Amino acid sequence: MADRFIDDYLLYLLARASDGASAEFHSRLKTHGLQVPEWRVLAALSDGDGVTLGELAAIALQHQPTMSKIVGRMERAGLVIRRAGKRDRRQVRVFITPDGRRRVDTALKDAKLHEAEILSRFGTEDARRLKQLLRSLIDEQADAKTQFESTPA
Amino acid sequence: MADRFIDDYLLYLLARASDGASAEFHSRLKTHGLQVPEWRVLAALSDGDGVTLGELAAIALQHQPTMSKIVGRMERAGLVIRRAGKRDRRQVRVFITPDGRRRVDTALKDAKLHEAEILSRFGTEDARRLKQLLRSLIDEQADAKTQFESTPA
DNA sequence: CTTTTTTATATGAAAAGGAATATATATTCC
DNA sequence: GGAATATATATTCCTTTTCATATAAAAAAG
Repeated sequence: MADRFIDDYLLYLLARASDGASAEFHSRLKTHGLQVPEWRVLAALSDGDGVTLGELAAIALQHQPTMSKIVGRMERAGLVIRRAGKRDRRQVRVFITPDGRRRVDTALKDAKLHEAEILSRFGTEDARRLKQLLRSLIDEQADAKTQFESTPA
Repeated sequence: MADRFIDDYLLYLLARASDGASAEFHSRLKTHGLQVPEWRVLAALSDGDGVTLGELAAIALQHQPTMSKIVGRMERAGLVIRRAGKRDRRQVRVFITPDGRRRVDTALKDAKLHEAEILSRFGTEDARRLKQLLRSLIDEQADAKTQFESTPA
């Protein structure tokens, strides 16, 4: 665990931190009867209802065809519904159902609790700085992307 | 894009930053004829040869059965070889082949180049702080994990 | 030393994901 | 307005992952 390349490689540190933090929370998700992609979609819809499928894919860091399938499963499970866009009828807007809302609400509380746990054991000030740095890294990525016109996530 | 829950949620910021940074590099990997899991395994082996399959899974943030299959494919592709552990014959140690070494070397150069690009446009000082914070977040995760004896990635 | 339990890896069936493409609607250009 | 082009979502086919469990070796218990 000493001087391996990966231990100072930014992409690996990011992946490891993200993976570790998520794994902690994902085990709790089962308690709420939610799978990981379901959680991500519902969390996105929890404060932006009626989002198009494409936007949803971008928010949840998924490819569009994958999101099509996830939403299909969730619709069958009664967590969301699809409605054709009004102005643009190619679009599909995704809405959370009352049942979906109930389930995500308890999960959201748990997410906030879990985040507070991390922040407290990590240190509130460091956490604030970490979030700030992550946000600016994300912004830089967005800039670089529009400059070179590359592909979405 | 204003005051959504997820935009201040640590786990989402981590996932987004990691996903964005990786996506940038993964498009380059194709140039080297490597798939993402192959790259991760070879990068891990590049400075720690003869690693057991279980260790490899942990390093590459994959489940053990997944790593079994990845290594199987890579062995068929001639990038690595498996050898039974000497002391403990349940273990399988994975070694990189000369061909694997050649391929990962060019990819490694590119990874370092790409990281330098990110760091330069992000700011070297901020990058140093970001890495430091990520490392301590990872360490905290490890501590929390051993305390509660939860499951691996 | 034998039995029981634990640990490391592999495998099989089912589910999920990815790449390419189809379909339907919108937009643009003439 | 009509043809050509662009965009949003769905689907198909194929690969990969996941979950549960099998197998084999080591360690522990007796």
